[in-house]
Amino acid sequence: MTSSDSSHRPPSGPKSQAKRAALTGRIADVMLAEGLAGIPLRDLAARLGTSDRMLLYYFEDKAELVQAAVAALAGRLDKVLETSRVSGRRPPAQVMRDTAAFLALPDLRPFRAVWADILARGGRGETPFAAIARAQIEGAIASLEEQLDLADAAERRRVAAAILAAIE
Amino acid sequence: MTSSDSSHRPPSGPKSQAKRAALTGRIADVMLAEGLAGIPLRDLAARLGTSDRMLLYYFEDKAELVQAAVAALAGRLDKVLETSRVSGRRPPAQVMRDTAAFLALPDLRPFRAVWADILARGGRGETPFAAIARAQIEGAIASLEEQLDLADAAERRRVAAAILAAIE
DNA sequence: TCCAAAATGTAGCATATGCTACGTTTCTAT
DNA sequence: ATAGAAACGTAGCATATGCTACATTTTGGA
Repeated sequence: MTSSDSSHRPPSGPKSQAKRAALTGRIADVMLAEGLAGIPLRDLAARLGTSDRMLLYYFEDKAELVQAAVAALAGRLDKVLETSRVSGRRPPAQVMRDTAAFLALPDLRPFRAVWADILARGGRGETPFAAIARAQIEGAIASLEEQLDLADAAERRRVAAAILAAIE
Repeated sequence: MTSSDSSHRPPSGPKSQAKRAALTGRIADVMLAEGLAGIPLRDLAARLGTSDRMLLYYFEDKAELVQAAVAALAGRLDKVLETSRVSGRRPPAQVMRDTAAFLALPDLRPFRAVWADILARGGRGETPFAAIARAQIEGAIASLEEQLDLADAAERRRVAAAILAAIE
């Protein structure tokens, strides 16, 4: 009795991990549907049929929750990317066209909204979005680098960053 | 003494109107620079070297303040549009290309950010952004309608809305 | 000069929100 | 069956934020 929960560190058992993962997915769903990252924990919990108390039971704090949800979204995006990926290294202009075309897909509309929201908040220094934005940008650049047929690594990185900036 | 301000209706004198307009412009500047519409009144006031008390002295409430600032931004955009406007009515595809090219101008980047923010918040039902978003969309459609060389008015409106949706 | 209106400061209220303390119930392993 | 862990509820705190009440200072016209 009185396990003194204290609501600190989230549970670490495998069962809990699974529930946490399921929750993360549903949170990601809400983010895609409602396009918001600044939603109050109480509202978010209500949509999920639970309580803010439970969200903070499975996640350390709101920042970690958002990070997990965004990571889940990034994972989904990667999966779509896998299937529609043009394989092999190509010249910069080609990579840029392909990427722009991919991001223009109607299915990705909600992703774009969330991505834009994160970048906006991150650019404004809001925690935890600054860190998330950096990570997302880093990942995007890495993905672009892999597709470029440039010999010099530094050059690859420069061009990848340029492509990303142009597309944004 | 004790003018019983009560902080309700903003002042209506011509001097006050001028000061209010100047304030509105500076608020619009902050929005362009920081790209935010959800900034707390205290923070916004601090950036302007005044107090939240003063903002609510010149504006009825935060909603009106935001509306005024967005209106100011829309006015600036219109001015840019005037100078770079392609005159006369053109076929839909042409209008769409022109509009897309115009919106892609690098100078308009901050405007796009604010516009996107407003649409996102409006789509989510947040006040006062829902109303502002509707007004902005209405204005954009009207502007597009004027440039279309279609005879039927209903058809013009339909096509204008379609162009806007495609560009968004 | 004098006074009313405009402008501004200070303090605080009501609500929202992230988070915590503390309790009870439910499950699970022995 | 029972003890301990896990899961969950309830209440509340601390802070942030929009906004108001009240007081004071500043200003412009008579």
